[in-house]
Amino acid sequence: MPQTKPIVSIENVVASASVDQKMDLNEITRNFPDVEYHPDQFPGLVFRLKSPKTATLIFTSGKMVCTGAKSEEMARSAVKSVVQKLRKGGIKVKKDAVVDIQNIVASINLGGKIHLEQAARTLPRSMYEPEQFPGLIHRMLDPKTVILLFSSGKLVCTGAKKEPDVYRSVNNLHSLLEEKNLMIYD
Amino acid sequence: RLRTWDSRSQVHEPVDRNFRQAFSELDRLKDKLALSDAVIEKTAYIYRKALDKGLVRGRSIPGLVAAALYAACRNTETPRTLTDVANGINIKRKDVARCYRLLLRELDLKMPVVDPIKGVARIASIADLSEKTKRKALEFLKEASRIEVSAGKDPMGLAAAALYLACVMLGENKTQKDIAQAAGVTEVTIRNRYKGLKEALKL
DNA sequence: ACTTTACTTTCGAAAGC
DNA sequence: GCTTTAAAAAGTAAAGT
Repeated sequence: MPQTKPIVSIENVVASASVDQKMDLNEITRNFPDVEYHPDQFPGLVFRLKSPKTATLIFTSGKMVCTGAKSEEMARSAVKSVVQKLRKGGIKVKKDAVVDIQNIVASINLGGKIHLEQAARTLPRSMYEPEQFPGLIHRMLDPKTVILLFSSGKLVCTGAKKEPDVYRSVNNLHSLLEEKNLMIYD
Repeated sequence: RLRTWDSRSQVHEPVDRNFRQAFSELDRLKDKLALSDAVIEKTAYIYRKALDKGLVRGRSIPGLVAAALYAACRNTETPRTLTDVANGINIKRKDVARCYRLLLRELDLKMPVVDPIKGVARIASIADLSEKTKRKALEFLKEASRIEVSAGKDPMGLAAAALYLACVMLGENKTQKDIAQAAGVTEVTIRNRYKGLKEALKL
């Protein structure tokens, strides 16, 4: 059993969504002065919400990408909120959006320091290049996530599609680090 | 010499053309970066593996040659930075780094962790530092890695700071700027690492 | 020297070059 | 591969006071 309970904080959730109908991005731009739309630069229109603080990309296909939410639920409600605002702003949207969570990013504190160099030698599928980045990059197979490890004992987990996968990844790694005596607790 | 290359150099199939093209690039680098035959040999070996795995498709040959060369340097503990290699072939460091990561992932290469000690000699010779200072810096770095103050830090920044610390301790008059330039890091980095080393080594 | 801003790494989707 | 979005980790860098 791990000696400490990791503190996990979900920092960002990326969700894709679709209202299954063509959208007129120029019309949205006219009705919503705050949106950003530069088709030369990028095909998506940026629709920002103050709360939850998110940015939703809207494409002419009716597909969307919502980023910045702090939870799966928050991402779903952000998309609902965007569709609601579009309707209030005179944009016809027939169906409600179908939302899929695509990625969850979390920061973690294991509560003890990590022997980074030794971890680099013992963890499979890992890369440690301090000349390029201070963290050790580890690819976990199940759940399929990528975890960045820092000597401070803090981590970043990304690639998960479900919140439980974040916790499973962290617990798997935490156990592995303790098994191999790569943790330092004070 | 360069058997990997010579063994097929007579045959004119596309793969060998690619290989020949890639290595005309490498010949220029050998002198520019003062590389040993062993490193060139290893580069050829790694590049051949990448070629066999089809990693070269749609990617820039110079980028992969640079990445294979950097991998060979790392593998043989030859102290050359990513920046050295990138500047040598005149490609962006970021592109070489991306190709290098690709090689590590796809070829399952395991590299030794860079030891800051490997950078001391070069910085010392460019900055014209004494043998005594060099020895002292080596001591500092050994102790630093033992107590893990080096984790996550740029090896060149650590080596530069250790040399600067040794200069201060032994009274060799060298500015942070001199050493920073020789190491290819900023004075700010030397200052930060210097501070960290002094505290960690209780000096 | 100090602060602020910004860039490095990881991830995924979107449409199109 | 690139373009755009957001977010954390810790290190390095550059600019402004």
